[in-house]
Amino acid sequence: MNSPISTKERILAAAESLFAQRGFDGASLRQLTASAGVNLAAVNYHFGSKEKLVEQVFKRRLDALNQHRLAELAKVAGRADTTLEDVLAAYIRPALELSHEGNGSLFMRVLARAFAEHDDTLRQFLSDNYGHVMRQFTLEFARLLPHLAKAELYWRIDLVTGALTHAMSGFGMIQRKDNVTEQQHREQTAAHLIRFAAAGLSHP
Amino acid sequence: MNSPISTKERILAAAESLFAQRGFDGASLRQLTASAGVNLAAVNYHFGSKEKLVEQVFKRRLDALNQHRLAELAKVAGRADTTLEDVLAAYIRPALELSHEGNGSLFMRVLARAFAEHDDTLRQFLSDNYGHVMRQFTLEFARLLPHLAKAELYWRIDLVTGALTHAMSGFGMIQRKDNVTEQQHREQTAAHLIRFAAAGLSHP
DNA sequence: CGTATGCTCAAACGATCGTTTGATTCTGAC
DNA sequence: GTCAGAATCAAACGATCGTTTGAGCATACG
Repeated sequence: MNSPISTKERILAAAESLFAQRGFDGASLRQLTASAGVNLAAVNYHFGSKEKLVEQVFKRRLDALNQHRLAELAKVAGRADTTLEDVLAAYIRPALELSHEGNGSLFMRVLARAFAEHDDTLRQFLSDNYGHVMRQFTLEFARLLPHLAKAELYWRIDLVTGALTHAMSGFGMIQRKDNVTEQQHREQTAAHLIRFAAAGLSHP
Repeated sequence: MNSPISTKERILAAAESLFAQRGFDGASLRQLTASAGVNLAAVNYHFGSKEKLVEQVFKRRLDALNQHRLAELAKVAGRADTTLEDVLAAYIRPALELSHEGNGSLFMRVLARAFAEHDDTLRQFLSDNYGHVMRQFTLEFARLLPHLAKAELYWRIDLVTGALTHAMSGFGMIQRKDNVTEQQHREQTAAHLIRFAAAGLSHP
């Protein structure tokens, strides 16, 4: 390493931003390295290939996000006084906070893109890093919703995931107004998501 | 025209399939024309450019879908005995039926991809063809949920849209089991979606 | 028949892609 | 100071992209 910010990290940051804006195919290595201020060959030197770079972009954020989520879940899992909203908050809030710190807000778009692209190798990679966390949360949801058949619960969690992905990636028409801070908007989003998801999950 | 299936329609069908599989950037005109059994130059001759072809792929399905949705909405809108589930069915069922006829199932994936790609010109195009329908449905939702503030209603409709997009595009983990027909699976999906969305929309 | 028009075709265009090469510079241990 | 290894660089590689061209074929109308 030679600089306050290493070449590798500059590439990762620029990749996250460009992938979010133009997609994985749409963002070329020439745009990427130019925006990162590094040489074109640096990507293949440090990551091996463009595809490996994509995986690293995911891994960097997903590891932190999942760790954060599991830590929040551990605070409430198994307790007698835990509510559905508590578990949903453990799932939702880390994602919204990630999308607030640094320029990690772009990562949620990248994640949503990855869902849209049905690329099998990428989905496999996501399932490996994501499935573990989903299973933990599903177990806790099942504990709090004992009246639901397993198949029914899976259906509802799937639909909740869709709503979360949609909202977190900034797809929707809901945009932050000028008279609310980003912090306030994030709290509003979390509150709406949690109440909406709780109603959808627990309805009779 | 010269054949039972015109060159134009063969291109549109192949484009819908390939765009769903590989994305707009990922699908090349050479793959597309080869899969359609037409000459490479036929796309630019009949549509002008690849971008125009993308728009036509959308327009063909969206026109039919929106017309169908509005027809179903007209049957229940404004009536005293209309339920929230009725309106949701008018919104959801046409989409699920579209995703069942022919190989239109791929179109929902294409649509979800378009949501993920934040391409502004494409989003503008979608808003022009989609916004009109959304406004009609929003009016009816507002009538049936008079206790909700307008901002609150917008939030919830946005989240419902996310769940719908997710489920209709086949993102989720829920897959059709071998012992249920596709028709049954479609009915199950619609039923789950409608109940989930109704709970999320109308919770206190 | 002649010919105008709509369509299809193989071939080529310039541009851009991801990747590789080989030389050059930087860095730290001896 | 020397030298091995890591890192960066300009340049080029072959491949593939969307698009254009101009000749060839078909059908319909006078």
